[in-house]
Amino acid sequence: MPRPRMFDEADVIDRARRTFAETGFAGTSLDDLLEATGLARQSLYNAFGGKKELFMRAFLSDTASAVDAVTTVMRSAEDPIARIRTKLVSTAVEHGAAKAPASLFLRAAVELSGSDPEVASTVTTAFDSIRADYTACIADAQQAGEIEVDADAEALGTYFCAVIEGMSTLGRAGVARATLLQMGLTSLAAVPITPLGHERLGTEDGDWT
Amino acid sequence: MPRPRMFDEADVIDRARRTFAETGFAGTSLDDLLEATGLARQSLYNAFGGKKELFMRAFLSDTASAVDAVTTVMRSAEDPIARIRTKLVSTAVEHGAAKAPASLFLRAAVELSGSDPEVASTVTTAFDSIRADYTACIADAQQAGEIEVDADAEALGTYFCAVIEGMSTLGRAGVARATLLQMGLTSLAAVPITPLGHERLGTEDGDWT
DNA sequence: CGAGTTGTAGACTGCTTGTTCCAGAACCGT
DNA sequence: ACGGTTCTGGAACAAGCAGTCTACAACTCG
Repeated sequence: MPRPRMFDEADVIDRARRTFAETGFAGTSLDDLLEATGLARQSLYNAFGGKKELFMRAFLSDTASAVDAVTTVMRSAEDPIARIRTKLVSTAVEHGAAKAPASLFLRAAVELSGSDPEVASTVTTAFDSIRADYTACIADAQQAGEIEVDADAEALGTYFCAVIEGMSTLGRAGVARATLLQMGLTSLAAVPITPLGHERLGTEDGDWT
Repeated sequence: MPRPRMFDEADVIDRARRTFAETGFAGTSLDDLLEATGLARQSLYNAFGGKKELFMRAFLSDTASAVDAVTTVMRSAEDPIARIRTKLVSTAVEHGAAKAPASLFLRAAVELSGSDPEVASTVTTAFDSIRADYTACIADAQQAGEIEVDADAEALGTYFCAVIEGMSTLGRAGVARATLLQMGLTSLAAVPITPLGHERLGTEDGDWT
């Protein structure tokens, strides 16, 4: 019976996500959002409730896909160590572009974790999930004999969280792609790789200018 | 001849710095600043020019002291490797507190680097300086025979930038001190320490709850 | 085809924002 | 003590803000 919407909800959320990621929550006005999404004022309020609610939708969506991206790579069919290297490289490539699309997850974590409990708990949950994925991947590598069995898989998992978050932050701050890539590849040296692991990995890095 | 000021300029900047670090540039109103600094409206405009100018003063000051803190540790009399470990540990301790004071440098980098060229270039310059300090420290360690001479000192320097920035970001996002400390200590494993280095470092970590 | 429901568009409302203006108070060197 | 200069505090300002209200348009189902 009702008149059908002239917009796609998922598309609106995605545009809002990009806008919020670019200028932050406090720095984005409702008019900015209307322009970015093409919605009319009232449509936005009918469909989402308000600025904060739309932000949370965008933020949760971005967080979910960020977590998902890690999970997908960490459970792929590649060699366990190669999965982590893939993630490091892709992080450098994504966040090292000249006009790299900002990550709302990172922005919200820095801007709002301190003041908004819901954002804070979402960030914490996402972080735990990502950490577990890395840890599981390291454990896989240990079982495959690619990493020394007496290494602390969980410590390495949390460690890679820090490295990748650091790369994202620095990328946002303007650090070049090649520098980020160097960071990522250097971080792999903290992993005690067995002779078998080295053999399986082969010689690394292509040309990532 | 003129009436003397009733406030200390450096003190005002420091209070402004804390306020901006807590709530960001866009999220901090002039009234917030007046309350935090105790200044009257007109006094703030007379002395600093406006919100943006006061922010830049606070931002530049915070950046300078962040750089300085790194330089001080990296050129201290400690063993080169111990300097880096000290920096890692202190980062974990500072940013891992329950109500850790936020770093304006990090916030500004994430919030404004993308839109404000002056902030961006300041961040870049500071980053290069910090990176150089780490690199020089690694080179020191190589000369002292604590790190393998064929290691890439610059790669390790940039790498520690990423690790420490990642720890800061995650600390801000709510990660616990112990977890940050684990990240920091794990990151040291990426350094190819010589037998002599191991001997000099001795057995590590105290109790950092 | 028409009645009912929902989306849309834009004017509108308080409120907050950053900034300026103005009158008076406080201080210093003479 | 006084004149000149600066600081101070509050009122005033225009612009921008998130959110609301109302009239109209569009679509579906009976």
